[in-house]
Amino acid sequence: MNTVNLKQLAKELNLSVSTVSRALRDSWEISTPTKQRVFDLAKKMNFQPNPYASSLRKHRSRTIAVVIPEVANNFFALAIKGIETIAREKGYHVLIYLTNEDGSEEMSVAANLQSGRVDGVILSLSGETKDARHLVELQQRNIPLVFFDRVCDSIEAPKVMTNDYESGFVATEHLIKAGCHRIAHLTISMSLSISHKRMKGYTDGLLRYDQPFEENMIVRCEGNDEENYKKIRDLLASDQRPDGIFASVEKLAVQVYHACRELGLEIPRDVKVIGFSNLVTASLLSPALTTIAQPAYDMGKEAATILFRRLEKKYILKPDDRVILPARLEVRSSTL
Amino acid sequence: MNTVNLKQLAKELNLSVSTVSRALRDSWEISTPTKQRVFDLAKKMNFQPNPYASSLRKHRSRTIAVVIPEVANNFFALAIKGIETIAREKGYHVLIYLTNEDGSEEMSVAANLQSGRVDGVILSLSGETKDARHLVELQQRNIPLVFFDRVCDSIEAPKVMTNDYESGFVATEHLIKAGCHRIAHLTISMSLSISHKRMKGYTDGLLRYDQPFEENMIVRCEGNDEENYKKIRDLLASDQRPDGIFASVEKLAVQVYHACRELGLEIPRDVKVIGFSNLVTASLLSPALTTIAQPAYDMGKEAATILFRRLEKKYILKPDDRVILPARLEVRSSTL
DNA sequence: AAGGGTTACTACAACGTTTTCGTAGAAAAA
DNA sequence: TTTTTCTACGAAAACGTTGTAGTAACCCTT
Repeated sequence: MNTVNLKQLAKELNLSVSTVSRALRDSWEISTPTKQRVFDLAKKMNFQPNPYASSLRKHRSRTIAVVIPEVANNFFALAIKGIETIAREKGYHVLIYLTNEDGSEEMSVAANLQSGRVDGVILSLSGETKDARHLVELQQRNIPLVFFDRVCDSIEAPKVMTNDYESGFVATEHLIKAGCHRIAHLTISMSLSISHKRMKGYTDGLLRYDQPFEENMIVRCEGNDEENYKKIRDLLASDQRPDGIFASVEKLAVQVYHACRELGLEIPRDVKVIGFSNLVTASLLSPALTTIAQPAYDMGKEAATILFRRLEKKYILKPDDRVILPARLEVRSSTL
Repeated sequence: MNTVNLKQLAKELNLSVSTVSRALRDSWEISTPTKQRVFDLAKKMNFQPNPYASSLRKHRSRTIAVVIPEVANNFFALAIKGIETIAREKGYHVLIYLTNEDGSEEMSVAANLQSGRVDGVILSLSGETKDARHLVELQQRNIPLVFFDRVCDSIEAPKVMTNDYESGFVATEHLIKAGCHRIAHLTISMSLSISHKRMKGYTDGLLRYDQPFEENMIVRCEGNDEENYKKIRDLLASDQRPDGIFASVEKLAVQVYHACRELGLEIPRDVKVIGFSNLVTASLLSPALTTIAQPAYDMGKEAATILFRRLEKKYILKPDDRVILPARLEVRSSTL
C-alpha cells in the first residue's frame, strides 16, 4: 500500500503536517521558499495524497457513478466515453455499474450509492424499473442525479435525451413514404418513457398519414433475447406479415435481420426496416440499415457537464431541466 | 450527504460505538439480542457505513480499476461486462479509465492510481505505450495488476490472453486454403506483443504454405482513423493489390469493407477478408465477415477472478501466470 | 515604546470507521 | 470461599487529511 504521507514529509522537512498540507495545495499562507521545499520533496518521494482520508474529511469523493443497463452496445459505450472524457477533464473518477436491465439490481446499486461513495450519479433506467423510490432516496441524501436517454419522468432531475417522439414519427413517416402499408413497431419495456414517446410518434405517424393502427403490429420485446427473437419471427411468419418494421432499439433491428434471413424474406423488398441504432456497421449490413442514430457521445458529455455544474454549484439550473439532443435519420437501403 | 453514522446509532441504543460497529459486522463478541437491536435500528434508520472512513482505516477500498484503450468496441465492452459481473459478486466497485490509445494518458492514470485509491488494477495496454515504468511503480506500491489481451511481456503479472499466434496462423492458413496468393496483414501498434504474435502467426502461415512474404503487404495502422483508411485504400488501389486481407483488429476489417465499397471491389471475389472481431453483426454484413472471435466476456471474468484471488490471498499463483482462452474462427462468406 | 497589523507558521480537533486493549460481572473451577 | 475463565461490552487510539484557531516574530504606525 501507499506509505508516504504528510507526516513523513513534515518530519523530513521539519515542518508541521498542516503546513505541508497547505503548501501542497499552494496556499497563500505559506512562503514561496517553503512551498518549493515541500514540492520538491513531495515529488522526490512520489507523494500521493490518500484520497480516502481526503474524502472523509472533505465529504467529497471526486467520484461519480454511471449506472446503465448494459455496456455491450454502441449507444451506452459511446455515452460512457463522453462521460469519462468530461470527468477526466474535471479530475473526477468514474464508477460503473451495470444493471443488466434488472430493476432489482438497479435498486441494490442505488441503495449502495446512498453511502456517500459518490458525489453524483448519471443514470439510464433499466427496462424493468417499476417505481423509483430508490432514486428518490438518493436525491434525499443530496446526491445529485442526472438522467440520460432512459429518463424517469416522475423524478425531478436534469435529463439528457433525444427527441424520441419526433424520431418515432419520422421513422414511421419514412416507412410510409417508402410505400409501407402495414408497419410493425418493436418496442422494449413499456415502463420506459422513451418507449412511450417512440410509440406515440409511431401511432401519430400512422394517424397523420391515414394508416390503420393494428394492435397486433405492436410487439413488446420485454423478455430475453430468445423470446424476443421468437416473437419477431412469428410476426414475420404470420399471414398478417408487416411490410415495414420500426425497431425501437438496435438489438431488435439486428434480430429482424436474422429472422428475415431465416425465413427467406428479402429486405427491403418483402419488408422494410428502420431502427434506432448506433451501429458503426449499419452501412455495411446486407442490406445497409436505415437508422435513427442518437448522438450518444454528446449525450454522455452533456449529462456529465450538467452533473459537474451542479456539483461545482456553478449555476443551479432548474431541477427538471431537460436537454434534447436530436437524433439523425440516416436513410440506407433497408427502406428503399 | 449521508448523515446517520455509528455514533448516532450508538447513542440511540445506549451502546458504545465499538459495540455497534462489531454488531453490524456480526462479531461473536456481541450477544444475539444486542445484535438484533442494532440490526433493527440500522435498518430502520437506513444506515450505510461510510466507505471512505472504512477504507481509510482498513487500507482496503474494495475498489478496482479497469484501464483500457477504448470502450466503444465490442471486445472491450464485453470484457468490462465480465469484469463488472465478477466484481459485483465479490462486492467490489469498478472504476473505469479510458486511455484513448494514448500512452501518456495511460501513464497519468497509472500515476494517479498509486494513491491507493484501488486495491487492484486490470489493464489492457494502449497502443502507444513504449515503456512500462508507470506499471512497475504500481507493482512496487503493492497494487496487484492483471493484464488482459494487450499484455506487457516485460512485466511479471498474471495475463489473460487469447492464442494470438495460433489465431494469426489459422487466419492466414484459412485465406491460403481459400485460394489467396497475396495476403496483406493490417496491424496496429507494433509495440504491442499481441501485434507481434498475430504477425508471427501470419508470417509462419505464409512460410508453412510456401507463400512469399512481401514487406509491402504489411500495413501498419498506427495513426488515426483517417490515415489508416487512406493506407488501406492505397493498398487496395495499388497494382500490387492483395487478394486476401487479414485485419488484426475489428475496426480495420470494417475499414476494408468501406474501402472496397469505395473502390468498387467485391468481397470475396476480388479480395477475401478475415479479421479479429467481436462484431455481433459480422454475419449480417455484406458479405458476412469471417472472424476470429475472442471470448471477450470470459476474458474479463477470468481477469477479474484472478485479481480477486490475489486480493483475497486465496492462492497466490505464480506471478507470471498466463491464462490462454482460445479464439474461435468463424468462417463466413467474406472468405468463400 | 506601545499598539496594531501582517506574515508564516503550528497545534489540535474533526471526519467515521475499525481495532486493540481493558474490564465489570457472571459463571465455572478450586 | 477464593480464584480463574468466560462473556459482553466500552474507551481510546489509530487511519491521513483538512480546517479552525491560535501565536510567535516582525514591520509599521503614532
